[in-house]
Amino acid sequence: MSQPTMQQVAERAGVSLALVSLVMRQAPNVSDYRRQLVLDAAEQLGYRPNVLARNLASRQTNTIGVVLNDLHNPFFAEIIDGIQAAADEASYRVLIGNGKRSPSGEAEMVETFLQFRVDGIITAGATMPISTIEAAAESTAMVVVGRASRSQVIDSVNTDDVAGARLAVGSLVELGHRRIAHIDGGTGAGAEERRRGYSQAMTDHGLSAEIVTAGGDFTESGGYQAASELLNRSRRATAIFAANDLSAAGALDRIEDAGLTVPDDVSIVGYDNTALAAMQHLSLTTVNQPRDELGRLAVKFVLERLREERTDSVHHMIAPNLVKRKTSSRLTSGAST
Amino acid sequence: MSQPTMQQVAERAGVSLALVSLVMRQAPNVSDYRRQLVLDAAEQLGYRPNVLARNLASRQTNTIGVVLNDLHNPFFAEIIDGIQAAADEASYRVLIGNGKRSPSGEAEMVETFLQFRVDGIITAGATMPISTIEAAAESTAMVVVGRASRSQVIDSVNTDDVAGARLAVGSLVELGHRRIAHIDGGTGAGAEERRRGYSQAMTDHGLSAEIVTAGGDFTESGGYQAASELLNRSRRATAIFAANDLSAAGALDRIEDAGLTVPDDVSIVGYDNTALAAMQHLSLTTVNQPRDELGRLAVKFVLERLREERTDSVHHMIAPNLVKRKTSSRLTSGAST
DNA sequence: GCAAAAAATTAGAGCGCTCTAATTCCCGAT
DNA sequence: ATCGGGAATTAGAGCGCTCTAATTTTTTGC
Repeated sequence: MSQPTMQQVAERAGVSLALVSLVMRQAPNVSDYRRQLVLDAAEQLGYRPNVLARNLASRQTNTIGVVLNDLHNPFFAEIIDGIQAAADEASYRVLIGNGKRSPSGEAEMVETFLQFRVDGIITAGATMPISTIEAAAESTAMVVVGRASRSQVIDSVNTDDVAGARLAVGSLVELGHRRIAHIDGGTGAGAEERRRGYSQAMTDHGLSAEIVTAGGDFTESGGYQAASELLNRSRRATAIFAANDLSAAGALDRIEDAGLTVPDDVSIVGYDNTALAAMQHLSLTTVNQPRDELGRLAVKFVLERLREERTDSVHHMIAPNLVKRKTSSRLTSGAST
Repeated sequence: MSQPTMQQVAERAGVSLALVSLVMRQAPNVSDYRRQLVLDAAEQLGYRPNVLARNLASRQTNTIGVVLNDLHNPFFAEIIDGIQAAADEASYRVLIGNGKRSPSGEAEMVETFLQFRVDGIITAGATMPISTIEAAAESTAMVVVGRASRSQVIDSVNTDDVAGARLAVGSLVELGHRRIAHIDGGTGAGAEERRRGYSQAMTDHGLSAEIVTAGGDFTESGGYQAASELLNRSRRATAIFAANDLSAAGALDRIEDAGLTVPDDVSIVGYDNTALAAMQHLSLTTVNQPRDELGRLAVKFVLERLREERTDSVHHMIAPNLVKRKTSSRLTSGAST
């Protein structure tokens, strides 16, 4: 399985090793004649550059590593799309590492990428300690997506979850709802901001007396349970804002199990606009995070660091938007208990 | 951002470069005294091995590259779990590349991995030409998951989709159904096998006269449309076997839109056992592919090649199993038209 | 106490490439 | 013809590591 080397290409083309290197790097100042000679020889030999050697010598890999907290979460997959698109444009390659949903898994992947000497690392939804990330930032450009940070050495890109939550609550208020409950996301990423946005929005609309929160954990069953809790209250909520789509789906199940109808009896708004929410079967009204942009910005920040256009850290917030579907509707008189 | 090298560690520890190398590779025959000296020096310097240099010298990367056809497909994410578990056991690292759902995207990722000189490549759900894969197999161990192949140079791991389809149909027959229609997956991966399995099973049960197929394309909307077609027939099917979960969900929507009930009026069985199917809201009866095993086997085959325990190719089929949930039930007398 | 065997350590030659500096080539200007 | 200067090409020194072979140190047997 040994591969042809530049040396062999050079010999076959009858030129120097250095010239082959120049051709491979698309350098200018190579005569068309020689260039063709080299290209032909490489073609015949089936030559393929050895990135390891190239990078060892040039001290850069032209690669960005992306550490995903959880490969299963479609949310991250869509961030990758943006990352990949932006990286392609800058002709950087993207390698993905799976954090296996654990801080140590993430840290291992960061270490692997560091050992591979990637030019930059983007972590999405990282749960590892911020100190681990900062330590890594000493050797490479680091950008964190989907996690609030004030660090001086790493950049971050986030959705403004407080604004997103306000958007959700606002839309329900506009539909006439007043008893709007919240199923929160516990300690999950962004859960706290969404909770805060909910409270703020309720207060702003003069509904602070109606604030009701049930504990969820970003899972379907968590949403189901939280909805149970909510339904058992004497003054039943007419609308529920869930911290993510999955728990919204769980809540919806629970409500229908109780013989109530969505959205006629209870309106539901989720968060994330996952593929799940878009399914006709659910058709969930939800808050959309511009994932593509999230990814693109992350790459932009990495490149800025690499090109040394900037040395101080940047923390960017993107505004989310609401996607109205079928689980939210105007409050009907019959909906209140 | 320049990192400490082995040379620096050696100087600080007061030993030779070679000794540091031995310690880093956990080689035996190093005295505890020196080993500690080296370890301490490395620790103090924050030394991190340079994988590029190491691999250049040792001609191996201890890395397996996984090319995913589509990062968004949760099916692939679960195969990765198996791959990663098996790779961890063998202390190989796993790097993931996204094929962006296109043959050229896949081919590019294969090329990238080849340039990184990974020890082996696993492609999941590849749509690129088999010739591309075979060409890559000349320089590294290649295993294909989720795609039938008879190649002499690459290994493959697959679910027996014919058997899976038979399982689905068989379960419906057992529930008393006779008019069982199929929503197929067009030209998608495994679609043909599932179609064949459906036909075979129907024939085996003496139901060849009841064979009805509607064209789908593995999407929700495709399933919706196909179900429309099926509902318009004079003799309505009492059960539908869809080629994947997504199209099963679409069919379910269409059936409910028509005022019919699942499973009372029509039973539905999907394929893949995705997270979607497991959701309470859908609770889809479906055919499960043992993804974890698929991934583990793929790694096993790569390792066998690397260890040169085997030179001829292997094509492995795994038996799927049926997961009964709420969308399939015994045929009731009222269900037939 | 000494030679031989075993264990520990090291020198040094690569691995396949990039990159700087030096060299050669070629063309127009003198 | 001759020279200057820019373009094209090349030599050669690394990049940070591994690995074989050689050397040095320690242990063992008698």
